[in-house]
Amino acid sequence: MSQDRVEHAAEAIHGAAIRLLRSLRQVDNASGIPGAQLSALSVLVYAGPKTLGALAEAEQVKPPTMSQTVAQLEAQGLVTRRPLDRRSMLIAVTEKGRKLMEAGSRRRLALLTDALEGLPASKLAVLEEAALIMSAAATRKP
Amino acid sequence: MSQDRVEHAAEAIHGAAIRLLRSLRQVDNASGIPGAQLSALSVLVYAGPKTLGALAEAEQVKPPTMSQTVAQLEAQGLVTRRPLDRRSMLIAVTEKGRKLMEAGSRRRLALLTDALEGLPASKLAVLEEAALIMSAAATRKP
DNA sequence: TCACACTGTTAGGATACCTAACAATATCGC
DNA sequence: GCGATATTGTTAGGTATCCTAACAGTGTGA
Repeated sequence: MSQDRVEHAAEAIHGAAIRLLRSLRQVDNASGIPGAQLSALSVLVYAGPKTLGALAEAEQVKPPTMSQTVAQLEAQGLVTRRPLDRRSMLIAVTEKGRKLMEAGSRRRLALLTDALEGLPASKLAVLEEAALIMSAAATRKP
Repeated sequence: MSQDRVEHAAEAIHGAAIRLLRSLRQVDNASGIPGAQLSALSVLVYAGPKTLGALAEAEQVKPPTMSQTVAQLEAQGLVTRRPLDRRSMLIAVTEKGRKLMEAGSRRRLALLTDALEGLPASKLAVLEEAALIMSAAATRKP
């Protein structure tokens, strides 16, 4: 494969991801819960309770960062911590947390769903395939 | 188009973009220039000199944010400001800035280019198309 | 049992954003 | 011309997200 072609595709995806997330942040600012908190919450909703370390890893973030995020979530009553042994704990989403996550997620995704609304199934398939490739790149070890 | 299908594609792209940018930030931390500065620099390289306001708009950021970013870039000798009239100025990349941007961009994109290396042209086309759709969603007015 | 590994927190700092409030300059209506 | 208004950028102050370094407590295995 031509190196130029690969670089062009990489730049295109890179730029698009940056622009997209900047727009999404504006949605977050306008209303509701911050992005990092929402993201952690959604991991807990979809993957079930996790220890802090596991949650940090799932979010590609260091433990101190997640410690802070969880503290914020707990202060709002969106998650609970249950001791597992005397140093680790299971973090689980509360009912309130689940509802807030669903509302926030819908709002955040509205920007995308609106833009995708009129697209034919073939284009949606293109996006889903691209998402897979992007995720693979993201989880790749350097 | 089925609403479920649209939402699925939206979630897929959303999650992929988040994971991708978190990985890229780790690349930035490891070496080189911070992401926002690199991004602004690359706009100047590809689109030519711009006023601060235009640069802020291109980066989907408010003027005070860009004012700060440009100050950092200028302090490192990566851009110059040339007065246009007595309140506005043209910001242009220097030779040093251009070189640094190219090196940083290559490093940052290496994660993506490595992942894309073995893909056939048809998959690259898929990514490029997805990038267009994502960018359109990002620039859409809410 | 006791050194070492594991899990999470605290402290301190960087980056990247924002809004509000300003200062200075340009422009337009009269 | 000239004053009201619009435009352009900066300063000040604040928030969110992330990091590394250092630490405290808890489990575990030689």
